[in-house]
Amino acid sequence: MRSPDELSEFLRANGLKATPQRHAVFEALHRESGHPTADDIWARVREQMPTISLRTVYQALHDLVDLGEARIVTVGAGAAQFDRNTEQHDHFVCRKCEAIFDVVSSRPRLMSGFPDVADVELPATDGSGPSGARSDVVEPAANFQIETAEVIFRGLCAPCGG
Amino acid sequence: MRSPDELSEFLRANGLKATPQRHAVFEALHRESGHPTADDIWARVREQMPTISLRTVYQALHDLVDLGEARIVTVGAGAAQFDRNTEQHDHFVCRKCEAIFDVVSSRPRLMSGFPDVADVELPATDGSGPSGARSDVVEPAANFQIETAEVIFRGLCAPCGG
DNA sequence: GCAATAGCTAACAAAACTTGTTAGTTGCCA
DNA sequence: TGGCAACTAACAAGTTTTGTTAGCTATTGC
Ligand SMILES: [Mn+2]
Ligand SMILES: [Mn+2]
Ligand SMILES: [Zn+2]
Ligand SMILES: [Zn+2]
Repeated sequence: MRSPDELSEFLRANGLKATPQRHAVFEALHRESGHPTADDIWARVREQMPTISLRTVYQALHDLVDLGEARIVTVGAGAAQFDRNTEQHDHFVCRKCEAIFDVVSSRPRLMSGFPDVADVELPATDGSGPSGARSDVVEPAANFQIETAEVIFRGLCAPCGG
Repeated sequence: MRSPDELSEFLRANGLKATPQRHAVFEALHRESGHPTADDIWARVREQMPTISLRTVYQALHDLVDLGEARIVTVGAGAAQFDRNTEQHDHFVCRKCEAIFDVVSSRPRLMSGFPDVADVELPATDGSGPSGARSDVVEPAANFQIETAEVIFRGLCAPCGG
């Protein structure tokens, strides 16, 4: 987590102005627990800055994503959820309350060497290009370059009686 | 993959009528390669059944999902993508062409015993309920019931120069 | 076969989320 | 202090998905 001063510097270093709005969105993202939506952030920021527009919140959030200071997590339909945690980590999604929890330590336990996987089996592409990717013909494909990997666990969270 | 006759029986056994539309959607889902959207299926079905409505396609697809004959994969924003493969498997998403590939065999290789994970570390919930789930306090939480798990690999696919 | 009714189509409406746009104002910073 | 990035307001609009209604079709249990 970057400090406000560091953020100003960082923004300027990337050709962006260090505006109070960007600071407010950044801080809201870090104060907010879990994986807030743009709307959540908007509500939080408006407590201190009532005039900020939702448009600006979206813009600032995407700026942060572009700068690598936030991520977007996608675990289903609905509004995009932002994640201040840019470290490699996994998620648990409750099927009842739909809350998202960070899952730590599953990576080293379950998948040693992950994601430096060299020989994962991937489907052949039958020469018809990306859109023709088939899932019935399978053979080792070393020329698939895996850059990231994330595990999504689903089930019942503790508060919901898991 | 269920045969047409089996599908008719299966639909009736679940209190649904075996209509030509449901058959057409089912067959289009199996003819279509990869992970088509409702719109993709609609286009495919209309080749043989020009009058079918998109509304009916959505309904039929959701019927199939409810019956366990299809899944919805979520790997990002945009339209939902349907998956005829209801076996447990993972996905590779190309960051360039955004194609989705099935990944097989990664499970047994990378994660033995998966997903029967008993002791994954999950965040504590600090007593504030689901919405107050925090991601900074972490402790073992055996009372999170993991039911499914999926790995999403991202990177460059072979056709895109991976 | 027949009748009951689930399901289909058409035709919109609308919700939900996100982005585009424009014009006028503010304020960051070189 | 001036230039211009950025903000706000106010909409419009695109996308995806679901809701709704009315009338017609066709499946299925009998
Ligand atoms: Mn997270
Ligand atoms: Mn799949
Ligand atoms: Zn829950
Ligand atoms: Zn690709």
